[in-house]
Amino acid sequence: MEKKLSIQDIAALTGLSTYTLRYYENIGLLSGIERDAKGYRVYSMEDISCIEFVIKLRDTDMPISQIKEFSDLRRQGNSTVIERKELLEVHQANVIKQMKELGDNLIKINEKINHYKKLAEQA
Amino acid sequence: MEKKLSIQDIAALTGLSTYTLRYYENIGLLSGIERDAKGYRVYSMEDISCIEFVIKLRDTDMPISQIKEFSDLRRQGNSTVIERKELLEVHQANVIKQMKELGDNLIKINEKINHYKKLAEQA
DNA sequence: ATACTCCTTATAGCGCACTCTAAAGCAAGT
DNA sequence: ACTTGCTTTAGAGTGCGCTATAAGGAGTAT
Repeated sequence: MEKKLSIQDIAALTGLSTYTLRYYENIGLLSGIERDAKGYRVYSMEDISCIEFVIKLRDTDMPISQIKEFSDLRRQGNSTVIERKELLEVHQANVIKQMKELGDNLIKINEKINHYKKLAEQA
Repeated sequence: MEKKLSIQDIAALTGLSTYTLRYYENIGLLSGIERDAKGYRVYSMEDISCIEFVIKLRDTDMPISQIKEFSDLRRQGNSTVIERKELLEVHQANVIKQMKELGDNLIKINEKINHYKKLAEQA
């Protein structure tokens, strides 16, 4: 008794537009999505978690080309688990670096705000 | 005895290309940059700190349109200090939010890595 | 039958932030 | 005098990640 979800449903659930959902499928970020008798896309629960993970990769600034690599590995099955792990570990390091750099820049922005506060007090 | 720096020097110092330096000036992110007798750009130390702060804003994903707003305020002088402070405070909140979201996504990526590690061990 | 609504595909267009090219000027070196 | 090497400008082109359009098909409502 699996729920069958339309592209509209998925758009509402994931926050991606229907355009983007088709685009992601076309370029190979998503695959194995069923079609009904009319040729309409039908999404499973597993598809949703797949999409949500793609969104997490994207939101941590993984380029689409690399998300595609990851998706291609997944499509190839269990033999690629180690490769997928390694790909994610590289990305993990990038995200940590990104956060550190954001933190450093945030400090500088804070300093500038404090500088302006002092200037404003003097006036 | 101020050092006078060429666009090449600034490119080397800031990591921006000479293209980007001219582009930033054209669109109003940078202003008040001197010219020598030949019409060549000559950068001051203050220009450098200005450029470096622009880079920090850019690297924290402030859109160029907003960096321009900030630069325009600066050009208007001391009367805009409070406005500049407020603009940066809004951005500060965005950066904090960004870091939080990165952290949340990082946790999910870590979970996936651990999942793959377990799968790999079983095999 | 006709209109409406949802979907499909292929392909074109957009916004952002650069990045490069073309044409020209000036100064030093050979 | 001429080449090299730096600069200038205006404007064209690039890459990414969507976003929109056009043309058409199937199912439901009137």
